[in-house]
Amino acid sequence: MMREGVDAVTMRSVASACGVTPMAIYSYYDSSAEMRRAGVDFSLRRVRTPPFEGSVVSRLQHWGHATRKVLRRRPDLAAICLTDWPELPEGCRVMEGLLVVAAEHTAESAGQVQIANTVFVYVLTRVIAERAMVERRTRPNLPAVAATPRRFARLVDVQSEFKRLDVDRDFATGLDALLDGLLR
Amino acid sequence: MMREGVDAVTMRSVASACGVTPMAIYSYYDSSAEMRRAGVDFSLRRVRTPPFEGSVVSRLQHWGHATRKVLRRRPDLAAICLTDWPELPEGCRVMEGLLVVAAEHTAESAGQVQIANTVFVYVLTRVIAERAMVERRTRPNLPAVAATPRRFARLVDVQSEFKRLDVDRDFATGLDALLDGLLR
DNA sequence: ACCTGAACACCGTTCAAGT
DNA sequence: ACCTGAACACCGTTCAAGT
Repeated sequence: MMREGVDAVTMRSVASACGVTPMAIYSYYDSSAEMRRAGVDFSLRRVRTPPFEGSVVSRLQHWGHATRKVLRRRPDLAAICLTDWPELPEGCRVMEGLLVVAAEHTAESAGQVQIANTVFVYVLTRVIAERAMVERRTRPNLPAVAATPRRFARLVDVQSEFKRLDVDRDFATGLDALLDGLLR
Repeated sequence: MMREGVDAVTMRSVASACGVTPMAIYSYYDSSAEMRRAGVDFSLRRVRTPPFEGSVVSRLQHWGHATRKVLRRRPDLAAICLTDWPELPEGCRVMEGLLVVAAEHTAESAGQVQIANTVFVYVLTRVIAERAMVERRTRPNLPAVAATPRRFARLVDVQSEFKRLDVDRDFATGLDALLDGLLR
């Protein structure tokens, strides 16, 4: 079975790593979920706030690319971030940074939240989706299509294209289009 | 702890529901992951293929809204779909449907894949992200901000706006912008 | 082919007890 | 406040055995 990523940090695994009994951890965290969150929060320190110079668009662009780079190798982190950032001090720090930039584009708080949140969610969900695409590449593929190719005419034709998807370019163009629409 | 959604369908839980020993299930599935996938595949039958009438844009739009409606209440399903659709017969069926529509826009298979995949991924990731936002609404919020409000000036200002995010409108405008950029 | 039963190596968490 | 130890209710999976 072999757990990986944050799934590998369990009460029992960190307890034994610390040379301590699992129950000792309850003195510091109320539950395994809270302990895991603390670990994610720590890792999130590698995510920087947007740069201070440049236009709003370019600052958000740079932040997006830089953040993607950091989270790419830990997509499980991105998933937890998506749901739990308000619980995480570092998550709030990142969101604060995005809001500061957004505030330069509009004075309305609703607009600021829409900009900051959309950009944050875009980067996080792209990282999650890209992970899925990359894993798809390395797997033997489409057993259902192999079994009954008649039902999947188009899929048979384009099957190999899925392995060639350019995630870097798609991320960039998607982000550009998003910022364009958001800050029109 | 209380598992929910697909996490609740475990070897042992379905075994006892079937009045059978956990080991009996290994006669049908090689692992718990495969059994879970079969369950997800079954649920996916509620996702329809795009309609046959209308422009390419409107057909993809309709599909997006309809699919979101189905998956909204089962976001855990969306997450598995994102990574495992090629393994799922029903996942392939849905992708085939999208490719058929995309083929009417361009003859190049690379372009077809980009359109079908982007739309599919958009809907799935939005469903996942929306779940996170909705859960955020019901939770007591931002403990880090409450502890040191000085560090989060903008977040303090706009905090309540996060609970007012209009996920329906954001989904629609995001999809429109995406299709616009994709099929320009 | 399909199923059982006992076992192993894991989880999180509670409870009572120690310092 | 911090930690232990035993216990409980879960997981998935292996192995040997039965029909």
